[in-house]
Amino acid sequence: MGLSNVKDTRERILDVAERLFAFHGFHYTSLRRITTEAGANLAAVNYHFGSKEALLEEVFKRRLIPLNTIRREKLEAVRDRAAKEERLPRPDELLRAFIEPTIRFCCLEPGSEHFSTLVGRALAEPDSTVRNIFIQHIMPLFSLLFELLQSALPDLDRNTVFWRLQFAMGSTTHVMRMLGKRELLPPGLVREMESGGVDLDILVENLLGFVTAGMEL
Amino acid sequence: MGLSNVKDTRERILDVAERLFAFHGFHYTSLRRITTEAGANLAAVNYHFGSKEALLEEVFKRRLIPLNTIRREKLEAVRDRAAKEERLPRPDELLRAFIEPTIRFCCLEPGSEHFSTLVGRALAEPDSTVRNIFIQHIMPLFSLLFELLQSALPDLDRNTVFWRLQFAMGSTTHVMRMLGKRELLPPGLVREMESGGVDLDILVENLLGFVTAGMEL
DNA sequence: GTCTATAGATTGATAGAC
DNA sequence: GTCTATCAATCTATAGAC
Repeated sequence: MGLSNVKDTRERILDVAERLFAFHGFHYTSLRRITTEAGANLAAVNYHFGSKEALLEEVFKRRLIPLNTIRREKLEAVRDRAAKEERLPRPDELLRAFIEPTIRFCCLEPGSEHFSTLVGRALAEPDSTVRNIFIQHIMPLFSLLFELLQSALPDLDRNTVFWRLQFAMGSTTHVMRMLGKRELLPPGLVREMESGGVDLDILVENLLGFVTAGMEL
Repeated sequence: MGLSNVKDTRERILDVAERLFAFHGFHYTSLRRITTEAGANLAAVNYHFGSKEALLEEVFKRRLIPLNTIRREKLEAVRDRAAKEERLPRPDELLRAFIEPTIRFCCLEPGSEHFSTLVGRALAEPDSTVRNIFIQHIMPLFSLLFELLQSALPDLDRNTVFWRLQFAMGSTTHVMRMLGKRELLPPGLVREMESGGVDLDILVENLLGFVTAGMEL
C-alpha cells in the first residue's frame, strides 16, 4: 500500500481472504465472497494472484515470513545464551520462545487478528494440497525447535521428544482454534469470556506451564 | 447387515463415507465418489439417509454411541471406586478412562480403522454445521469428564481445569489426526514407523503421561 | 430398493472491452 | 487494473421408470 492510507485492492483481498479462510475454511470460502467483501471485482483474484490456491499461499507468506523471523531469533537467542553460559538450553525457555510469539502474533502485528485461527486450522486441513502449503513454510522452524529440544533433553530418545513436541503442538493449535470459536465451552461456564474476552497473558502462561510439565516429565 | 456376510448398501455407504470423510474431509468428498466406491447408485445416499449431512451424522452415531457407552462406564467406574474408597478420584485415572478408549477404539471395534482420524478432525472442521453435529454427540460426555476432573482437583479454579482439559484434548485430537497422516514427520526421522507402524501401546502411554503431568501441575 | 436423467445452483477461471 | 459476460465443471438433490 506504500504511502497511501487506503489499502490497494491486492491488500484488501488478502485481509478479507485471511479472515474468511480462518473462520470458514479454504474450500467453504468462494472467490465471489472474498472479492465482494473486499470491494473488488471477481476477476481481481486471478489478476493479482493467479489462482485461489496462490492467494492462500500469499495469505500465509505475508504473516509467516515475519513471524518465522521472530521465532527463529528467539530460538537462536535461547541457544546462544545457553552456549555462552556453558549449559544446555532448558525445555521451558525453548517452548516459550516458539509458542509465545506464535499465539501472541495477533497482538504484535496489527491487522493479523484472524491469522491465529487460520494457523490453528492449517494442520487439520483435510485437503493435502492446502495443508502442504502451510507445512512447507513451517517445517524449517519446526525442525529447528525439534533439534534444540533434543539437545535440551539428552536423556530422552528421539521418538519420545518427537511425540511430546507433537502433543505440545496439538495443545497449542487447539488453543489457537478456540480463540475464534466457543461451541466447546460447557454450558454455564466461562461466561466471563463473553464479556471481557480471554485474558491472553494468563492463557499463554497456563499453556506454557502445561506443555513444559509434560515435556520435562 | 443382519445374518448375511455381505453388507447391504446402507452399511457399505457408511463404511466408504467414514473413510473418505476422514482422509479428505466432508466438503471435499462428493456423494458421487462415495456411492461409486461403495458400488451403489448416486441416489442411494438420499434414499437411505436423506442428505449428505444426515449421512455424516449417521457415520458419527454408528461409532460414537457404543464408544460413549464405554467411556461413560469407565469414567463412572473411576468415580464409584474412589467413592467406595472414600477418596477423591485422581486426574490420571480419569484421563485414562476417557482418552485410552478414545484412541484405541479403532482396535476394539473392527472396521473402524478410520474413525480415529475422522474424530481427530471433527473439532477442527471449519464448517460450523458439520462441527456442531460432532459436538452435540460428544458434549454430554465431555461435561462429565470436566465435572469429575474438577472434583479431582479441588484446589484449582474452574477456568484452570477447563483450559488444562482443553490442552489435553488438543494433544489427543492432534495424535488422532497424525495416525492417518505423516507429512509432519521431520525428514529422516521415525522411518521405523513406515515399516512397523506406530506402536499404539507406547504412544498411548506417552500421551497419558504428558497430559497427566500438565493436569496435575 | 435401485436405476437414469436432469434440475438447479455454485464454483474457479478466463476472454476481451475499456 | 478493472470491468462484464460467460464457459465449463462440479455439486447436491430429486422426479419418475422399473
